[in-house]
Amino acid sequence: MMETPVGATRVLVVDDEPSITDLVSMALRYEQFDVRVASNGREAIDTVESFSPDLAVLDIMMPGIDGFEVARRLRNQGAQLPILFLTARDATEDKVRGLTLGGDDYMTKPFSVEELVARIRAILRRAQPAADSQSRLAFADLELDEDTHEVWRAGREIELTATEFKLLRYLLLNARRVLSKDQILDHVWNYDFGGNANIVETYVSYLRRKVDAEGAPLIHTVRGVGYSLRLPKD
Amino acid sequence: MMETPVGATRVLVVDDEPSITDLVSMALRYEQFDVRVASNGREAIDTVESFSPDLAVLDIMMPGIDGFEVARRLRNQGAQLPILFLTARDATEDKVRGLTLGGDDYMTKPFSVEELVARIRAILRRAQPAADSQSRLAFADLELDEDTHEVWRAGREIELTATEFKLLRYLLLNARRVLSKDQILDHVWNYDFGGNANIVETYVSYLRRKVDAEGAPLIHTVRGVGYSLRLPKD
DNA sequence: CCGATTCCTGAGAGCTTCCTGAGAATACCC
DNA sequence: GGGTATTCTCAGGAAGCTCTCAGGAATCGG
Repeated sequence: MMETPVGATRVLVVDDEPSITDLVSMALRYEQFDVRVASNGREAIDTVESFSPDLAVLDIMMPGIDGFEVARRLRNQGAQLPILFLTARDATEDKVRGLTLGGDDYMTKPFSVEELVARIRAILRRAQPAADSQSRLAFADLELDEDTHEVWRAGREIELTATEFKLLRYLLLNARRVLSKDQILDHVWNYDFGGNANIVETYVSYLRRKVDAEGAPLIHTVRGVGYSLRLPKD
Repeated sequence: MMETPVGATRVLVVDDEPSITDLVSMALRYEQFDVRVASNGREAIDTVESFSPDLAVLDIMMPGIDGFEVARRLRNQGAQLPILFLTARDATEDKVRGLTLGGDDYMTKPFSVEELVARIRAILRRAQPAADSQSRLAFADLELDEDTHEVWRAGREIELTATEFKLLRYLLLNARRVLSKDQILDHVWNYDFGGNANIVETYVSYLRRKVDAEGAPLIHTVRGVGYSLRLPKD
Protein backbone atom coordinates (compact mmCIF):
# COMPACT_ATOMS: atom_id res chain seq x y z
CA MET A 1 0.00 0.00 0.00
CA MET A 2 1.30 3.43 -0.87
CA GLU A 3 2.08 5.59 2.13
CA THR A 4 1.79 9.34 1.89
CA PRO A 5 4.87 10.85 3.48
CA VAL A 6 4.27 12.90 6.59
CA GLY A 7 4.48 16.59 5.86
CA ALA A 8 3.87 16.09 2.15
CA THR A 9 2.35 18.94 0.17
CA ARG A 10 -1.44 18.78 0.25
CA VAL A 11 -3.37 19.18 -2.98
CA LEU A 12 -7.13 19.30 -3.39
CA VAL A 13 -8.48 18.10 -6.76
CA VAL A 14 -11.98 19.18 -7.73
CA ASP A 15 -13.83 17.97 -10.81
CA ASP A 16 -17.21 16.39 -11.44
CA GLU A 17 -15.80 13.87 -13.91
CA PRO A 18 -14.35 10.87 -12.06
CA SER A 19 -12.06 10.12 -15.01
CA ILE A 20 -10.31 13.43 -14.45
CA THR A 21 -10.05 13.23 -10.68
CA ASP A 22 -8.86 9.64 -10.98
CA LEU A 23 -6.21 10.57 -13.46
CA VAL A 24 -4.98 13.64 -11.66
CA SER A 25 -5.05 12.24 -8.16
CA MET A 26 -3.24 9.11 -9.25
CA ALA A 27 -0.51 11.10 -10.91
CA LEU A 28 -0.11 13.42 -7.95
CA ARG A 29 -0.07 10.64 -5.37
CA TYR A 30 2.64 9.02 -7.43
CA GLU A 31 4.53 12.29 -7.19
CA GLN A 32 4.31 12.09 -3.41
CA PHE A 33 1.61 14.66 -2.89
CA ASP A 34 -1.06 14.22 -0.27
CA VAL A 35 -4.24 14.32 -2.35
CA ARG A 36 -7.87 14.82 -1.49
CA VAL A 37 -10.68 14.72 -4.06
CA ALA A 38 -13.97 16.58 -4.29
CA SER A 39 -16.59 16.20 -7.00
CA ASN A 40 -18.45 19.50 -6.62
CA GLY A 41 -18.09 23.01 -5.29
CA ARG A 42 -19.83 22.47 -1.99
CA GLU A 43 -17.66 19.48 -1.17
CA ALA A 44 -14.58 21.45 -2.21
CA ILE A 45 -15.28 24.29 0.20
CA ASP A 46 -15.88 21.87 3.05
CA THR A 47 -12.73 19.97 2.31
CA VAL A 48 -10.59 23.08 2.27
CA GLU A 49 -11.51 23.71 5.88
CA SER A 50 -10.74 20.24 7.14
CA PHE A 51 -7.81 19.48 4.87
CA SER A 52 -6.25 22.96 4.44
CA PRO A 53 -4.49 22.16 1.18
CA ASP A 54 -1.44 24.02 -0.10
CA LEU A 55 -2.89 24.15 -3.59
CA ALA A 56 -6.14 23.36 -5.40
CA VAL A 57 -6.73 21.97 -8.88
CA LEU A 58 -10.15 23.29 -9.79
CA ASP A 59 -12.38 22.50 -12.73
CA ILE A 60 -14.40 25.47 -13.94
CA MET A 61 -17.40 23.78 -15.46
CA MET A 62 -19.20 22.01 -12.65
CA PRO A 63 -22.89 21.65 -11.86
CA GLY A 64 -23.94 23.79 -8.92
CA ILE A 65 -21.21 26.11 -7.69
CA ASP A 66 -18.68 26.51 -10.48
CA GLY A 67 -14.93 26.81 -10.18
CA PHE A 68 -14.83 30.60 -10.25
CA GLU A 69 -17.33 30.82 -7.46
CA VAL A 70 -15.45 28.26 -5.38
CA ALA A 71 -12.29 30.29 -5.81
CA ARG A 72 -14.04 33.50 -4.78
CA ARG A 73 -15.55 31.98 -1.65
CA LEU A 74 -12.26 30.47 -0.62
CA ARG A 75 -10.55 33.80 -1.03
CA ASN A 76 -13.27 35.49 1.00
CA GLN A 77 -12.61 33.02 3.78
CA GLY A 78 -9.12 34.36 3.75
CA ALA A 79 -7.57 31.22 2.31
CA GLN A 80 -4.31 32.24 0.65
CA LEU A 81 -4.54 29.29 -1.67
CA PRO A 82 -2.92 29.11 -5.12
CA ILE A 83 -5.27 27.58 -7.68
CA LEU A 84 -4.70 25.74 -10.91
CA PHE A 85 -7.87 26.01 -12.99
CA LEU A 86 -8.89 23.36 -15.49
CA THR A 87 -11.06 24.36 -18.41
CA ALA A 88 -12.28 23.06 -21.74
CA ARG A 89 -10.90 24.87 -24.73
CA ASP A 90 -13.80 27.23 -25.23
CA ALA A 91 -15.05 30.72 -24.53
CA THR A 92 -14.50 30.56 -20.78
CA GLU A 93 -10.80 30.34 -21.48
CA ASP A 94 -10.72 34.10 -21.86
CA LYS A 95 -12.40 34.61 -18.51
CA VAL A 96 -9.85 32.44 -16.77
CA ARG A 97 -7.04 34.59 -17.99
CA GLY A 98 -8.46 37.56 -16.18
CA LEU A 99 -9.05 35.64 -13.01
CA THR A 100 -5.76 33.89 -12.56
CA LEU A 101 -4.31 36.27 -10.06
CA GLY A 102 -1.06 36.11 -8.24
CA GLY A 103 0.23 32.60 -8.06
CA ASP A 104 -2.61 31.07 -10.02
CA ASP A 105 -2.47 29.33 -13.37
CA TYR A 106 -4.79 27.47 -15.73
CA MET A 107 -4.68 24.62 -18.20
CA THR A 108 -7.04 23.58 -20.96
CA LYS A 109 -8.28 20.03 -21.29
CA PRO A 110 -6.97 17.74 -22.54
CA PHE A 111 -3.58 18.24 -20.95
CA SER A 112 -0.58 16.02 -20.46
CA VAL A 113 -0.18 14.83 -16.93
CA GLU A 114 3.50 15.61 -17.06
CA GLU A 115 2.72 19.22 -17.74
CA LEU A 116 0.13 19.36 -14.99
CA VAL A 117 2.68 18.24 -12.45
CA ALA A 118 5.24 20.64 -13.85
CA ARG A 119 2.85 23.57 -13.43
CA ILE A 120 1.90 22.59 -9.93
CA ARG A 121 5.54 22.48 -8.98
CA ALA A 122 6.10 25.84 -10.63
CA ILE A 123 3.26 27.41 -8.65
CA LEU A 124 4.54 25.97 -5.40
CA ARG A 125 8.04 27.16 -6.18
CA ARG A 126 6.72 30.67 -6.61
CA ALA A 127 4.72 30.45 -3.41
CA GLN A 128 7.73 29.37 -1.41
CA PRO A 129 10.70 30.83 -3.20
CA ALA A 130 13.29 30.10 -0.56
CA ALA A 131 12.85 26.35 -0.38
CA ASP A 132 13.98 24.57 -3.48
CA SER A 133 14.47 26.88 -6.39
CA GLN A 134 15.64 23.93 -8.40
CA SER A 135 13.95 24.80 -11.62
CA ARG A 136 17.03 23.68 -13.49
CA LEU A 137 17.49 20.23 -14.90
CA ALA A 138 20.87 19.20 -16.20
CA PHE A 139 22.70 16.26 -17.68
CA ALA A 140 26.23 16.39 -19.05
CA ASP A 141 26.56 19.76 -20.78
CA LEU A 142 22.81 19.95 -21.35
CA GLU A 143 20.74 22.33 -19.21
CA LEU A 144 17.04 23.11 -19.05
CA ASP A 145 15.23 25.79 -17.07
CA GLU A 146 11.65 24.88 -16.27
CA ASP A 147 10.60 28.42 -15.44
CA THR A 148 12.03 30.31 -18.37
CA HIS A 149 11.77 27.40 -20.81
CA GLU A 150 15.35 27.94 -21.91
CA VAL A 151 17.66 25.15 -22.97
CA TRP A 152 21.41 25.17 -23.42
CA ARG A 153 23.89 22.73 -24.87
CA ALA A 154 27.48 23.47 -23.90
CA GLY A 155 26.42 26.97 -22.83
CA ARG A 156 24.88 27.74 -26.20
CA GLU A 157 21.14 28.36 -26.19
CA ILE A 158 18.84 26.09 -28.19
CA GLU A 159 15.37 27.04 -29.40
CA LEU A 160 12.78 24.33 -28.88
CA THR A 161 9.09 24.13 -29.63
CA ALA A 162 6.66 23.34 -26.82
CA THR A 163 6.51 19.62 -27.57
CA GLU A 164 10.24 19.32 -28.06
CA PHE A 165 10.71 20.99 -24.70
CA LYS A 166 8.32 18.64 -22.92
CA LEU A 167 10.00 15.64 -24.46
CA LEU A 168 13.47 16.78 -23.50
CA ARG A 169 12.25 17.60 -20.01
CA TYR A 170 10.92 14.08 -19.60
CA LEU A 171 14.16 12.60 -20.84
CA LEU A 172 16.13 14.77 -18.43
CA LEU A 173 13.91 13.81 -15.50
CA ASN A 174 14.74 10.20 -16.30
CA ALA A 175 18.30 10.58 -17.42
CA ARG A 176 20.12 7.30 -18.10
CA ARG A 177 16.90 5.33 -17.76
CA VAL A 178 15.52 3.71 -20.90
CA LEU A 179 12.03 4.98 -21.65
CA SER A 180 9.70 3.09 -23.95
CA LYS A 181 7.85 4.93 -26.65
CA ASP A 182 4.61 4.18 -24.86
CA GLN A 183 5.91 5.64 -21.64
CA ILE A 184 6.99 8.74 -23.46
CA LEU A 185 3.64 8.96 -25.19
CA ASP A 186 1.86 8.66 -21.86
CA HIS A 187 3.84 11.39 -20.19
CA VAL A 188 4.57 13.92 -22.88
CA TRP A 189 1.42 13.89 -24.95
CA ASN A 190 -2.10 14.80 -23.86
CA TYR A 191 -4.05 12.06 -22.14
CA ASP A 192 -6.47 11.65 -25.02
CA PHE A 193 -3.89 11.41 -27.76
CA GLY A 194 -4.94 8.49 -29.94
CA GLY A 195 -2.35 8.57 -32.68
CA ASN A 196 0.44 6.10 -33.17
CA ALA A 197 3.79 5.96 -31.52
CA ASN A 198 5.62 7.06 -34.63
CA ILE A 199 5.20 10.59 -33.46
CA VAL A 200 7.70 9.89 -30.72
CA GLU A 201 10.24 8.86 -33.35
CA THR A 202 9.53 12.02 -35.27
CA TYR A 203 10.09 14.24 -32.26
CA VAL A 204 13.19 12.39 -31.19
CA SER A 205 14.45 13.07 -34.67
CA TYR A 206 13.66 16.79 -34.29
CA LEU A 207 15.31 16.92 -30.90
CA ARG A 208 18.44 15.21 -32.12
CA ARG A 209 18.77 17.71 -34.90
CA LYS A 210 18.84 20.51 -32.37
CA VAL A 211 20.32 18.99 -29.24
CA ASP A 212 22.83 16.57 -30.70
CA ALA A 213 23.75 18.78 -33.64
CA GLU A 214 27.17 19.30 -32.13
CA GLY A 215 28.95 17.55 -29.34
CA ALA A 216 28.69 13.90 -28.43
CA PRO A 217 25.21 12.46 -29.00
CA LEU A 218 23.19 12.22 -25.79
CA ILE A 219 19.91 10.84 -27.11
CA HIS A 220 20.33 7.14 -27.75
CA THR A 221 18.07 4.53 -29.28
CA VAL A 222 17.80 1.23 -27.44
CA ARG A 223 16.43 -0.88 -30.24
CA GLY A 224 13.31 -2.83 -29.33
CA VAL A 225 13.05 -1.04 -26.00
CA GLY A 226 13.01 2.73 -26.28
CA TYR A 227 15.17 5.80 -25.87
CA SER A 228 17.63 6.93 -23.27
CA LEU A 229 19.50 10.09 -22.43
CA ARG A 230 23.08 9.17 -21.63
CA LEU A 231 26.69 9.68 -22.48
CA PRO A 232 28.02 7.87 -25.53
CA LYS A 233 29.65 4.54 -24.88
CA ASP A 234 32.51 4.69 -27.38
CA MET B 1 2.53 -27.82 -2.54
CA MET B 2 4.03 -24.41 -2.58
CA GLU B 3 3.62 -22.44 0.61
CA THR B 4 2.89 -18.77 0.39
CA PRO B 5 5.17 -16.93 2.78
CA VAL B 6 3.48 -14.91 5.46
CA GLY B 7 3.53 -11.23 4.62
CA ALA B 8 4.07 -11.87 0.94
CA THR B 9 2.91 -9.25 -1.54
CA ARG B 10 -0.70 -9.85 -2.53
CA VAL B 11 -1.66 -9.75 -6.19
CA LEU B 12 -5.14 -10.03 -7.64
CA VAL B 13 -5.33 -11.42 -11.19
CA VAL B 14 -8.52 -10.76 -13.15
CA ASP B 15 -9.27 -12.22 -16.57
CA ASP B 16 -12.16 -14.15 -18.06
CA GLU B 17 -9.88 -16.56 -19.91
CA PRO B 18 -8.71 -19.31 -17.57
CA SER B 19 -5.65 -19.88 -19.74
CA ILE B 20 -4.44 -16.40 -18.85
CA THR B 21 -5.23 -16.49 -15.16
CA ASP B 22 -3.65 -19.93 -14.90
CA LEU B 23 -0.49 -18.80 -16.61
CA VAL B 24 -0.15 -15.59 -14.70
CA SER B 25 -1.08 -16.90 -11.29
CA MET B 26 1.29 -19.83 -11.65
CA ALA B 27 4.15 -17.58 -12.59
CA LEU B 28 3.43 -15.18 -9.75
CA ARG B 29 3.06 -17.90 -7.14
CA TYR B 30 6.38 -19.26 -8.24
CA GLU B 31 7.79 -15.78 -7.65
CA GLN B 32 6.52 -15.91 -4.06
CA PHE B 33 3.52 -13.68 -4.51
CA ASP B 34 0.28 -14.35 -2.73
CA VAL B 35 -2.17 -14.64 -5.61
CA ARG B 36 -5.91 -14.55 -5.83
CA VAL B 37 -7.85 -14.98 -9.08
CA ALA B 38 -11.14 -13.51 -10.29
CA SER B 39 -12.82 -14.20 -13.62
CA ASN B 40 -15.03 -11.13 -13.91
CA GLY B 41 -15.43 -7.60 -12.67
CA ARG B 42 -17.97 -8.30 -9.97
CA GLU B 43 -15.82 -11.00 -8.45
CA ALA B 44 -12.79 -8.73 -8.65
CA ILE B 45 -14.46 -5.96 -6.67
CA ASP B 46 -15.59 -8.41 -4.01
CA THR B 47 -12.16 -9.94 -3.76
CA VAL B 48 -10.45 -6.62 -3.29
CA GLU B 49 -12.42 -6.08 -0.11
CA SER B 50 -11.65 -9.42 1.44
CA PHE B 51 -8.13 -9.83 0.10
CA SER B 52 -6.90 -6.20 -0.03
CA PRO B 53 -4.21 -6.83 -2.64
CA ASP B 54 -1.13 -4.66 -3.10
CA LEU B 55 -1.52 -4.76 -6.86
CA ALA B 56 -4.03 -5.92 -9.46
CA VAL B 57 -3.46 -7.43 -12.90
CA LEU B 58 -6.59 -6.52 -14.79
CA ASP B 59 -7.82 -7.59 -18.21
CA ILE B 60 -9.71 -4.87 -20.03
CA MET B 61 -11.98 -6.90 -22.26
CA MET B 62 -14.28 -8.84 -19.99
CA PRO B 63 -17.98 -9.59 -20.23
CA GLY B 64 -20.04 -7.53 -17.80
CA ILE B 65 -18.00 -4.92 -15.95
CA ASP B 66 -14.86 -4.24 -17.95
CA GLY B 67 -11.40 -3.53 -16.62
CA PHE B 68 -11.67 0.24 -16.80
CA GLU B 69 -14.83 0.22 -14.77
CA VAL B 70 -13.37 -2.16 -12.21
CA ALA B 71 -10.41 0.17 -11.82
CA ARG B 72 -12.62 3.16 -11.27
CA ARG B 73 -14.78 1.44 -8.69
CA LEU B 74 -11.75 0.22 -6.81
CA ARG B 75 -10.33 3.70 -6.72
CA ASN B 76 -13.61 5.11 -5.53
CA GLN B 77 -13.55 2.70 -2.64
CA GLY B 78 -10.40 4.49 -1.66
CA ALA B 79 -8.11 1.62 -2.57
CA GLN B 80 -4.79 3.14 -3.54
CA LEU B 81 -4.12 0.17 -5.71
CA PRO B 82 -1.60 0.14 -8.56
CA ILE B 83 -2.95 -1.68 -11.59
CA LEU B 84 -1.31 -3.50 -14.47
CA PHE B 85 -3.78 -3.60 -17.35
CA LEU B 86 -3.79 -6.36 -19.93
CA THR B 87 -5.12 -5.59 -23.36
CA ALA B 88 -5.18 -6.94 -26.87
CA ARG B 89 -3.23 -4.93 -29.39
CA ASP B 90 -6.18 -3.02 -30.77
CA ALA B 91 -8.10 0.21 -30.53
CA THR B 92 -8.59 0.07 -26.77
CA GLU B 93 -4.83 0.25 -26.42
CA ASP B 94 -5.13 3.98 -26.92
CA LYS B 95 -7.65 4.33 -24.15
CA VAL B 96 -5.41 2.53 -21.73
CA ARG B 97 -2.66 5.02 -22.32
CA GLY B 98 -4.68 7.85 -20.92
CA LEU B 99 -5.57 5.87 -17.85
CA THR B 100 -2.28 4.32 -16.97
CA LEU B 101 -0.57 7.24 -15.38
CA GLY B 102 0.86 7.45 -11.95
CA GLY B 103 1.89 4.08 -10.71
CA ASP B 104 0.01 2.06 -13.28
CA ASP B 105 1.18 0.28 -16.38
CA TYR B 106 -0.22 -1.87 -19.15
CA MET B 107 0.86 -4.72 -21.40
CA THR B 108 -0.48 -5.98 -24.68
CA LYS B 109 -1.21 -9.65 -25.22
CA PRO B 110 0.63 -11.78 -25.97
CA PHE B 111 3.33 -10.96 -23.44
CA SER B 112 6.18 -12.90 -21.95
CA VAL B 113 5.68 -13.98 -18.37
CA GLU B 114 9.10 -12.73 -17.50
CA GLU B 115 8.25 -9.26 -18.65
CA LEU B 116 5.01 -9.34 -16.72
CA VAL B 117 6.86 -10.12 -13.54
CA ALA B 118 9.45 -7.48 -14.34
CA ARG B 119 6.77 -4.84 -14.71
CA ILE B 120 5.00 -5.88 -11.54
CA ARG B 121 8.24 -5.54 -9.65
CA ALA B 122 8.87 -2.17 -11.28
CA ILE B 123 5.48 -0.90 -10.16
CA LEU B 124 6.01 -2.13 -6.62
CA ARG B 125 9.47 -0.60 -6.57
CA ARG B 126 8.02 2.75 -7.50
CA ALA B 127 5.33 2.47 -4.86
CA GLN B 128 7.93 2.02 -2.16
CA PRO B 129 10.99 3.89 -3.29
CA ALA B 130 13.23 2.56 -0.56
CA ALA B 131 16.74 1.76 -1.69
CA ASP B 132 18.00 3.37 -4.83
CA SER B 133 19.73 0.67 -6.79
CA GLN B 134 17.07 -1.97 -6.38
CA SER B 135 17.01 -2.21 -10.11
CA ARG B 136 20.39 -3.93 -10.17
CA LEU B 137 20.85 -7.64 -10.55
CA ALA B 138 24.25 -9.15 -10.00
CA PHE B 139 26.05 -12.44 -9.96
CA ALA B 140 29.81 -12.84 -9.60
CA ASP B 141 31.34 -10.00 -11.62
CA LEU B 142 28.27 -9.76 -13.82
CA GLU B 143 25.87 -6.85 -13.30
CA LEU B 144 22.63 -5.84 -14.96
CA ASP B 145 20.63 -2.63 -14.52
CA GLU B 146 16.95 -3.01 -15.29
CA ASP B 147 16.31 0.72 -15.61
CA THR B 148 19.13 1.72 -17.89
CA HIS B 149 19.36 -1.64 -19.63
CA GLU B 150 23.09 -1.68 -19.09
CA VAL B 151 25.13 -4.81 -18.49
CA TRP B 152 28.69 -5.11 -17.23
CA ARG B 153 31.14 -7.97 -16.95
CA ALA B 154 34.05 -7.20 -14.66
CA GLY B 155 33.17 -3.52 -14.86
CA ARG B 156 33.33 -3.48 -18.64
CA GLU B 157 30.09 -2.67 -20.41
CA ILE B 158 28.48 -5.20 -22.75
CA GLU B 159 25.99 -4.37 -25.50
CA LEU B 160 23.02 -6.73 -25.67
CA THR B 161 20.00 -6.87 -27.93
CA ALA B 162 16.52 -6.83 -26.40
CA THR B 163 16.13 -10.62 -26.41
CA GLU B 164 19.63 -11.25 -25.15
CA PHE B 165 18.91 -8.84 -22.32
CA LYS B 166 15.69 -10.59 -21.34
CA LEU B 167 17.40 -13.96 -21.39
CA LEU B 168 20.30 -12.83 -19.24
CA ARG B 169 17.90 -11.17 -16.87
CA TYR B 170 16.04 -14.44 -16.44
CA LEU B 171 19.27 -16.32 -15.83
CA LEU B 172 20.35 -13.76 -13.25
CA LEU B 173 17.03 -13.91 -11.43
CA ASN B 174 17.55 -17.65 -11.17
CA ALA B 175 21.27 -17.71 -10.66
CA ARG B 176 22.70 -21.14 -9.77
CA ARG B 177 19.39 -22.79 -10.56
CA VAL B 178 19.24 -25.04 -13.62
CA LEU B 179 16.62 -23.84 -16.09
CA SER B 180 15.22 -26.09 -18.80
CA LYS B 181 14.94 -24.85 -22.33
CA ASP B 182 11.18 -25.05 -22.04
CA GLN B 183 11.21 -22.95 -18.90
CA ILE B 184 13.36 -20.38 -20.60
CA LEU B 185 11.12 -20.41 -23.64
CA ASP B 186 8.05 -19.93 -21.49
CA HIS B 187 9.50 -17.05 -19.55
CA VAL B 188 11.57 -15.11 -22.02
CA TRP B 189 9.52 -15.50 -25.16
CA ASN B 190 5.86 -14.56 -25.59
CA TYR B 191 3.51 -17.24 -24.35
CA ASP B 192 2.20 -17.95 -27.82
CA PHE B 193 5.60 -18.48 -29.40
CA GLY B 194 5.22 -21.45 -31.70
CA GLY B 195 8.77 -22.00 -32.92
CA ASN B 196 11.15 -24.67 -31.74
CA ALA B 197 13.36 -24.67 -28.70
CA ASN B 198 16.55 -24.43 -30.73
CA ILE B 199 16.17 -20.70 -30.50
CA VAL B 200 17.16 -20.91 -26.86
CA GLU B 201 20.39 -22.60 -27.87
CA THR B 202 20.99 -19.93 -30.44
CA TYR B 203 20.54 -17.13 -27.95
CA VAL B 204 22.59 -18.84 -25.30
CA SER B 205 25.29 -18.99 -27.91
CA TYR B 206 24.94 -15.28 -28.62
CA LEU B 207 25.06 -14.50 -24.93
CA ARG B 208 28.13 -16.58 -24.33
CA ARG B 209 29.95 -14.81 -27.09
CA LYS B 210 29.33 -11.51 -25.36
CA VAL B 211 29.18 -12.36 -21.67
CA ASP B 212 31.70 -15.17 -21.42
CA ALA B 213 34.06 -13.73 -24.01
CA GLU B 214 36.60 -13.09 -21.27
CA GLY B 215 36.78 -14.25 -17.71
CA ALA B 216 35.64 -17.56 -16.33
CA PRO B 217 32.54 -18.90 -18.09
CA LEU B 218 29.35 -18.29 -16.12
CA ILE B 219 26.78 -19.76 -18.47
CA HIS B 220 26.88 -23.53 -18.18
CA THR B 221 25.14 -26.29 -20.07
CA VAL B 222 23.67 -29.06 -17.98
CA ARG B 223 23.35 -31.69 -20.63
CA GLY B 224 19.91 -33.22 -20.89
CA VAL B 225 18.50 -30.72 -18.40
CA GLY B 226 19.11 -27.13 -19.35
CA TYR B 227 21.29 -24.15 -18.54
CA SER B 228 22.56 -22.59 -15.40
CA LEU B 229 24.33 -19.40 -14.40
CA ARG B 230 27.06 -20.28 -11.92
CA LEU B 231 30.72 -20.12 -11.14
CA PRO B 232 32.96 -22.70 -12.79
CA LYS B 233 33.51 -25.82 -10.72
CA ASP B 234 37.28 -25.94 -10.54
C1' DC C 1 34.83 -47.64 -30.17
C1' DC C 2 30.47 -46.70 -32.37
C1' DG C 3 25.99 -45.02 -32.79
C1' DA C 4 22.59 -42.05 -30.83
C1' DT C 5 21.50 -37.99 -28.77
C1' DT C 6 22.18 -33.44 -27.54
C1' DC C 7 24.20 -29.19 -28.19
C1' DC C 8 26.72 -25.48 -30.69
C1' DT C 9 27.14 -22.12 -34.13
C1' DG C 10 27.60 -20.05 -38.92
C1' DA C 11 24.84 -18.34 -42.51
C1' DG C 12 21.11 -16.10 -44.25
C1' DA C 13 16.09 -14.98 -45.16
C1' DG C 14 12.69 -12.19 -43.71
C1' DC C 15 10.67 -9.45 -40.49
C1' DT C 16 10.52 -5.55 -37.30
C1' DT C 17 12.04 -1.35 -35.85
C1' DC C 18 13.70 3.00 -36.61
C1' DC C 19 14.78 7.25 -39.19
C1' DT C 20 13.57 11.01 -41.88
C1' DG C 21 11.66 13.83 -45.71
C1' DA C 22 7.48 15.68 -47.37
C1' DG C 23 3.27 17.48 -46.80
C1' DA C 24 -1.44 18.05 -44.75
C1' DA C 25 -3.81 19.83 -40.85
C1' DT C 26 -3.93 22.72 -37.12
C1' DA C 27 -2.83 26.38 -33.95
C1' DC C 28 -0.89 30.83 -33.27
C1' DC C 29 0.20 35.66 -34.01
C1' DC C 30 0.30 40.15 -35.89
C1' DG D 1 -7.70 37.22 -42.03
C1' DG D 2 -3.52 35.96 -43.83
C1' DG D 3 0.92 34.29 -42.97
C1' DT D 4 3.96 31.64 -40.10
C1' DA D 5 5.15 28.16 -36.86
C1' DT D 6 4.03 23.85 -35.09
C1' DT D 7 1.97 19.44 -34.77
C1' DC D 8 0.95 15.21 -36.70
C1' DT D 9 0.52 11.61 -40.52
C1' DC D 10 2.39 8.84 -43.93
C1' DA D 11 5.53 6.16 -46.48
C1' DG D 12 10.06 4.62 -48.30
C1' DG D 13 14.28 2.90 -47.18
C1' DA D 14 18.04 1.41 -44.19
C1' DA D 15 19.62 -1.03 -40.44
C1' DG D 16 19.35 -4.31 -37.01
C1' DC D 17 17.39 -8.16 -35.01
C1' DT D 18 14.90 -12.54 -34.73
C1' DC D 19 14.41 -16.94 -36.00
C1' DT D 20 15.23 -21.11 -38.98
C1' DC D 21 18.05 -24.47 -40.76
C1' DA D 22 21.67 -27.60 -41.20
C1' DG D 23 26.22 -29.45 -40.54
C1' DG D 24 29.49 -30.51 -37.28
C1' DA D 25 31.14 -31.09 -32.37
C1' DA D 26 30.64 -32.90 -27.89
C1' DT D 27 28.84 -36.25 -24.79
C1' DC D 28 26.87 -40.49 -23.35
C1' DG D 29 25.60 -45.37 -23.22
C1' DG D 30 26.59 -49.73 -24.42
